Amino acid sequence: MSATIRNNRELGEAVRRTRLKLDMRQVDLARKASVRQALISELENGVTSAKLDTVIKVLAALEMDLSVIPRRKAEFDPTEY
Amino acid sequence: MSATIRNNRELGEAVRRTRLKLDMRQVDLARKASVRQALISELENGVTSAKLDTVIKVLAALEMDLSVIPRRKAEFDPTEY
DNA sequence: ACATATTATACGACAAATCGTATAAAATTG
DNA sequence: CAATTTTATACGATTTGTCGTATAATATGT
Repeated sequence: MSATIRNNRELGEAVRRTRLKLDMRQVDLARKASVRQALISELENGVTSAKLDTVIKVLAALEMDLSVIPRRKAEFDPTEY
Repeated sequence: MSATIRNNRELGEAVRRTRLKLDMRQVDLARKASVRQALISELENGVTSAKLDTVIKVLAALEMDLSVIPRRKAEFDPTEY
């Protein structure tokens, strides 16, 4: 699976979804990525715009990669309305 | 085309490559993304770990998206050695 | 309902990104 | 080569991310 990321909220959703799929708690992910549990919470809730370094560390701990791709039209997202 | 991003340098390379392909100067990209020309320079040279917000803004100005994908093995990169 | 586990929030301290602006350095063009 | 354009670097000021730590709030399980 893959997900396009256009804002902090979308990154948060992807992180949480993947973490839960891996049956991890925030503290597990935090330890694996060498950050605080509080940071994972903030990230998942999109209350911060993390540094690229941090995003990459967290995704790596989830066995995920960041990728740059040609832009595609946004899917319709009912929660935006 | 697409590129996996595992550090600031790789992001910088992708940005510069795409910008040149679009025949833009740093100042053009900067204006379109509402950042300083100096920031584009720093970004492209990987001398900073930009915030996710900033990365997304710059990529959007290049008609590119950020995406989260399942991890793939790293390609062999001779410049790493 | 209660105990426990998990997540969210708070605080000050410190580090780092971004800004505006200016200029140095390098590349391009004529 | 000289003039011009483009990119890289510098500076202080401001904003923001991250830390450690603690605790509040919420969810889970018995």
